[in-house]
Amino acid sequence: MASNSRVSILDYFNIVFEGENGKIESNCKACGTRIQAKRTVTSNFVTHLKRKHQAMYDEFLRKKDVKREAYSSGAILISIMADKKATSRVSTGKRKEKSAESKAEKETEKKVENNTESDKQKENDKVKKKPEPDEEKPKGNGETAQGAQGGAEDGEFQLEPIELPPFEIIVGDRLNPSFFKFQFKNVEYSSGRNKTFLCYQVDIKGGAAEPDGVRGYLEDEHTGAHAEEAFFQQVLPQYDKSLQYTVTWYTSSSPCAACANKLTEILRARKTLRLNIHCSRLFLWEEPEIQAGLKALAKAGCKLRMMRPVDFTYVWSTFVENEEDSFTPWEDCQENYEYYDEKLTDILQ
DNA sequence: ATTTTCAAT
Ligand SMILES: [Zn+2]
Repeated sequence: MASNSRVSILDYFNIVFEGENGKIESNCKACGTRIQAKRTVTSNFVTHLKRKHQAMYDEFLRKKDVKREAYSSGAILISIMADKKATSRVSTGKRKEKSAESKAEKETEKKVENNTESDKQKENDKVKKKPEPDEEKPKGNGETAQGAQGGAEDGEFQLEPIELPPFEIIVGDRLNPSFFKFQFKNVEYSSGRNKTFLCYQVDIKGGAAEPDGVRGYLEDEHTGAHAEEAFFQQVLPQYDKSLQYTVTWYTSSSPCAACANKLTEILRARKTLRLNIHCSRLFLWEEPEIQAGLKALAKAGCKLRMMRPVDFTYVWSTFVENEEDSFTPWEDCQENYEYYDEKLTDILQ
């Protein structure tokens, strides 16, 4: 009942993951900042809004007041009860439709190999869309149903399961700008990313290869194969020892131990293949297995580097659907690079 | 203010 009287602060956040015990990982819809909290203790969300987005915070307070007013009125409560079936049906229908829609968009994005970038842009716009202040209609059923989500009086209002990403390797020409900005940000920990992006450039000499080489990106989504392995399964499965390969990657994360070992094996088997990996972040760099894996990988001839600010700019212009927008690396990009570079140097020496 | 690491049907 207490949760029923609370306006949904979560309207301002994209839930990335919700575990048992109500633990929530989310990104602020306005700035993308990762916020962690519990469903029952949402002060982190409120505090973030208050400190970073004053206008949204004010809107939130206004909505909350309207909500309390509504719920304190017995008459309205009764009307909500009377309409409950219809309301919940409509609202879950709406949500289903929404999730089906976004699923469909994901589908198209998966199938898009090199066309219709406008769809991606549409999705991008949708992500950025802010909640509409439509509390002008106190009888508004959508609003009521939203506020009641999580109430779970009889299961009618239970939150839908978090929509999970597809189980496929996503391949594309250029990646979504907001994905790039979030996924490639060289913060210390990659929480909330839950996947790895890999931008690749392949140049092959000695054969009838395309003069400009091949480039694109991979995005792994818990397919069993990580992006690094998927690259050699999907992009460059074949090998001709009479050719010389130069493969350059820009990855959001350094390889895990298993991938590092697989890459080491591949480099040992493909003597004429040069692999350069530039990573935004180091993954679990304190783990001995990771350190050993990276070391072996470097010893097998792989050039391993952390991405510098200039590399982020290069990826933006080369691998991101940038629509001619310029890109300015975030404030602490250089600082974070130095932080990571020091750790990588330690590992590889 | 601090937390935080390529998720699981
Ligand atoms: Zn891996």
